[in-house]
Amino acid sequence: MSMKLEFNPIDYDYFDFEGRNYAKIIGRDNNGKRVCIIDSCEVYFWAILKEGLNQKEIEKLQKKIEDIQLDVKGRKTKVEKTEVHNKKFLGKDVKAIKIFATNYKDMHDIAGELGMPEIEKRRGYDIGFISHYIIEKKLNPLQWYEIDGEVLNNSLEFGGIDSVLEVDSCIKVDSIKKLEKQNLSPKILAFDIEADELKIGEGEILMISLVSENFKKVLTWKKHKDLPNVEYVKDEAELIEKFVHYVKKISPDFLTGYFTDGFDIPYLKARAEKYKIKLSLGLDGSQPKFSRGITTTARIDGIVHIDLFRFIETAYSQYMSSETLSLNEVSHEFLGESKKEHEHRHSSKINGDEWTSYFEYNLQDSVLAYKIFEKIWPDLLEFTRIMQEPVFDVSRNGMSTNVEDYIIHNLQKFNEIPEKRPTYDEIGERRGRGKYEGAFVLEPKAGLYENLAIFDFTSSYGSVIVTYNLSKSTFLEEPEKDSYSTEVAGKKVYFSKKPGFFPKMLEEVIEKRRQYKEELKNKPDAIKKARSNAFKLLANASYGYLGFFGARYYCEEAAAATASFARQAVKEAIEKTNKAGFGVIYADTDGFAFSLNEKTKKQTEDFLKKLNSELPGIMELELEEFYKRGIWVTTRTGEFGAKKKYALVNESGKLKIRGFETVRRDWCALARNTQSRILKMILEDGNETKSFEYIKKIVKEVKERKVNLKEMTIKTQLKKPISEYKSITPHVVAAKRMIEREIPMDIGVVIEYYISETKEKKKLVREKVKLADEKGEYDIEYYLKHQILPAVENIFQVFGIDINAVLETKKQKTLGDF
DNA sequence: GAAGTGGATATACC
DNA sequence: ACTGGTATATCCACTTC
Repeated sequence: MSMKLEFNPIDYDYFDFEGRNYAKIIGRDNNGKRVCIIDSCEVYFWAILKEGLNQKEIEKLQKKIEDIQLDVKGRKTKVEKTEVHNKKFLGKDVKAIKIFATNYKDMHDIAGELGMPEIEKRRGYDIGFISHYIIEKKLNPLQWYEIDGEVLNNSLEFGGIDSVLEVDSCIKVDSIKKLEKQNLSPKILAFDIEADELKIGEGEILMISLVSENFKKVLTWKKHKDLPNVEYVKDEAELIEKFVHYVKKISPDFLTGYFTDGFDIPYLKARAEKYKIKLSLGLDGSQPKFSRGITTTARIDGIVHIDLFRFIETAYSQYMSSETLSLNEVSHEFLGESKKEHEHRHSSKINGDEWTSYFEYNLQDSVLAYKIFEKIWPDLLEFTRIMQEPVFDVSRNGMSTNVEDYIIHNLQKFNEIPEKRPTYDEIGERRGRGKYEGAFVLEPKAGLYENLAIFDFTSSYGSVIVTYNLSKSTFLEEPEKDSYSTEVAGKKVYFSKKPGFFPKMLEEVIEKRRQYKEELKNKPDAIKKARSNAFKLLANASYGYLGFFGARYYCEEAAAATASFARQAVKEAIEKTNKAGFGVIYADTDGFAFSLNEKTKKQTEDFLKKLNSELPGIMELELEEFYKRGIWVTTRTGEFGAKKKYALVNESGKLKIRGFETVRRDWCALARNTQSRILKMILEDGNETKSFEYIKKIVKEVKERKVNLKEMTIKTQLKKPISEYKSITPHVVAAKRMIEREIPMDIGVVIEYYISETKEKKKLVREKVKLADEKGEYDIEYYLKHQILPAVENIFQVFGIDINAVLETKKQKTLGDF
């Protein structure tokens, strides 16, 4: 029976049947029914031919290739057919033989047989089947299509695949047509587990919460009184079974949670194995599959599992103010909501109504996950549509992979054959190379300044790459006379003026970003914001991609040239700004701050227009903002103006603080808050009078032990296994103590400790470390001399005040003097 | 054993 | 291993006198 339907592909998978590859794609139709479509496509790779072969030689070669037959791991395979095409490879015209295989897994082996001297390069055999399918059939994820096809009804075609699949219909595709429709409201189910031990599978799972549209539930075997939303089961095994039951019943498109790749799903799997229960969450009844090296990734057939943490890490973290990406902090920043208060204790020590609040805590985590998913959905949707890879992968990929996906899916427009991934040896060679020169940072003169403005290059490095046509394919080994050139490490490098595909793609990215940003300004909505943001991130990551050792289109010369051209651009702009009578104070990478020097805002804006009219290509400066005041300080030694450290206040009184201890999480709250209060007072008043009194008060409070121990906590992240530390710093000592006390701890954890008063005089800071929850008193001398005063002394130095002398702290070396 | 210096480490900026 | 380089600051580890 043939049928036609509107279809939105959500989850992509593939299978082999009779030696061929088939895509198995799960999605929704326009009535919200779950549909599986099965489709195939031709799989092929390219043999790029040496120049100057004649027709006869090519035909002979084609024959030779077509005769290739292989027996790979018991699977007999052959080349299906070949075609000769005029293609481009790295921008150059090439003749290439398109080699069609039966199964994409054989392409590597067939490529291995192509040692013929007429073949220059083999390419395109290292692209996964799903990517290949999406490129060939243009069935992009999360877009609407009209599908024409045959309904499979318990048919034996494909080995009866449809009969085990829990979908409303299963269709073998005949044709695909793109539709303009955009909206998609998927069904989401958020979940969260609570267990006694944090090590995977080592403790019992006590409860699982589930949240979906109009659905809230806590499943638990810890019997307590009747409560709304709480359902009791007899034991842990039944808990797991009930969980599977509800996932199947709700049957969401997306199963989501926080840290679920690394914690919840592996934990469930481990506990299910203990009871010999199948965790059959997949639509085909299969269990979650774990893959990928360092960070485990849990895949469920037909249901897209999204670990919110993974996506937030790549898509948002650099713009977030949260110091950790914990569910609590992220919820706070995204939703203005928090986790429920709960003190973690072993279940054997939990009594009575404490269980009620534990259930509520568990439920709240799922509620938060559900809401965060809703919040990030526009971004996830746009990222997926732009990168054109399945949302499961896009939600987990880093920005380098996103850039590469974008390239790979846009190569066809340029008739380009894809470059291969670097080999292990190539990666080693690339990593072995030293660093190239990067950004220019202008040393500021410490001081308090009034009436400032900041100019920034929009998508700075991206616009440099586009303007000067920088990329692997445009890099010239031999200089040409009319080319772009700059100096890198004392050597000239040249780039062709013939537009390359990488700069061209990037130009489109930047143009789209500009366009969506404009539309967003006129009529804001979440999707436009997401689009604008996705393109911004893509543009920003493109430069890093050029210098990333794992990139297919790695080109160190292009990355170094980008930085070089950007340095020139910012230096030239600074020079012109100074010449025009402004006073440039500071610059970093792609922007600079300057004093208006009695000039008006209008004059400043006019000057910006003039600057812009003189810039090459798509380079563009924009006015970031006007500021009422700004402060720059010296480095600790007092010799130089400190770079990457300043504080500004705009005309509505909003502070912008960069680099100062205030924004560093490895300083105690007291030092951070004191510094930020002082910066605020100075920037608001234009003098130090008030702050001077304030610091005296704080010092007094510290000396009189009036400060809460909480304010003294220092937080430092553990970045590697304890045994690998060559230098035993305070936070390593604290981590060791946590192990002694059996407090769960691992790489990535932010260690919290304070420096305590000790009876004997200890020389090293680490000898005075106590964990944040350990009883003790803070070391007054340490906090004054190593936290509070270092955080403020350079600020007072701007006004010629030696705060140490004023407070007489430096000469006082022992407690007795206080 | 104090003082000075370089290395290891963490975090921030763009 | 999962974008790049530039920069500050702390504390330890080691050397020197």
